[in-house]
Amino acid sequence: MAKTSQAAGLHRASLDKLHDLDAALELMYYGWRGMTLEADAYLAKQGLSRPHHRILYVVARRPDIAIGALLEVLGISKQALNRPLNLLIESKLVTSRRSPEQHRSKLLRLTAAGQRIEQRASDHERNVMRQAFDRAGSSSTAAWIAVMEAIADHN
Amino acid sequence: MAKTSQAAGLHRASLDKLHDLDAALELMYYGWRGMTLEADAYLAKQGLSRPHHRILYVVARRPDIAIGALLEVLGISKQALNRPLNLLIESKLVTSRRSPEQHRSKLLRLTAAGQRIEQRASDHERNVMRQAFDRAGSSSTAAWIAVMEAIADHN
DNA sequence: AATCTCAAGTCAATATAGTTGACATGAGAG
DNA sequence: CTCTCATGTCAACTATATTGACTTGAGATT
Repeated sequence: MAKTSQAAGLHRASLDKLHDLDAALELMYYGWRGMTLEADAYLAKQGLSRPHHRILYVVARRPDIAIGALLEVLGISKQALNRPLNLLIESKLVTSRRSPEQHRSKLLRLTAAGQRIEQRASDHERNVMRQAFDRAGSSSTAAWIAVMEAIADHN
Repeated sequence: MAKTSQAAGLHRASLDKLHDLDAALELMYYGWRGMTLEADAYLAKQGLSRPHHRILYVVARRPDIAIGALLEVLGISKQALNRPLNLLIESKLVTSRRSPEQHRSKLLRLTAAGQRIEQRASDHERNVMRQAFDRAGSSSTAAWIAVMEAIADHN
């Protein structure tokens, strides 16, 4: 459960660029790190980590999602989901109840405490993004979105 | 050593947005995935994975880097470096020799085979980026860089 | 020469994050 | 009464990382 994430030698290393786009590769790497660093530190203080956050994030945006649907969204196996989800349920951050009509599936929801933690963790990430967008200006924001969509939807 | 990375339920899940910037968080996530997906598949075919690529990438850009310096750049412990680096040396993708004047340190270099694999893996990533930049246009590229630098250098 | 320091290597234990395979349970549906 | 389906669970395995303790080999210091 990763403790307070120690040194985190986070200074973007200055490497020689062999290709034109090397800087872009490194920006993706350090960008991801920059966005998640504070959120991960916050989560670690709560005894949680990135997979727990992913679960909380999805359940917050799909209340009453069933286990199977959650597995699909997360793209992991049910065995991999098992531990982190059970921890969240035991810590009363997530509730699980059977569907009234479809008794086969379980419906997941965040408790108030779960919502609070999800919101705070995601806030750390959103704050990083907001500050970056503010600094770069609103037209840059639209351009950033266009580029990221092209990357995300590549093939 | 992650085999051929199976289904990869990679369709950007459509989640309700609770906040303005949720889309940006998801774009970072799927952007990282989009950039690394093909490179990871290529690396897996070579029996390698992301940590090996990181080592190859850094050594390619800092020939004759010492182990200690490499550890600093990568931000991991020497025990964590040990396995992947030894695999690369055993597979003759990386050479390690003692420094002529400073016999204490070892200097790392890529072999021709190591350079080839590093280049091909990184090419997969650069291709994704190049296509995205081409689609979005050159002014968008500059804006993307500005935003990513702000994110990476946050605090 | 004897010792101190420093880079690197190694051994062990642990945590986390994921996999596949096999099997159990409980509820609807036929 | 059985079949299917969603869920749950047990086991074994892989990979990536951690910390702590210790060794080795070479240079530098006293």
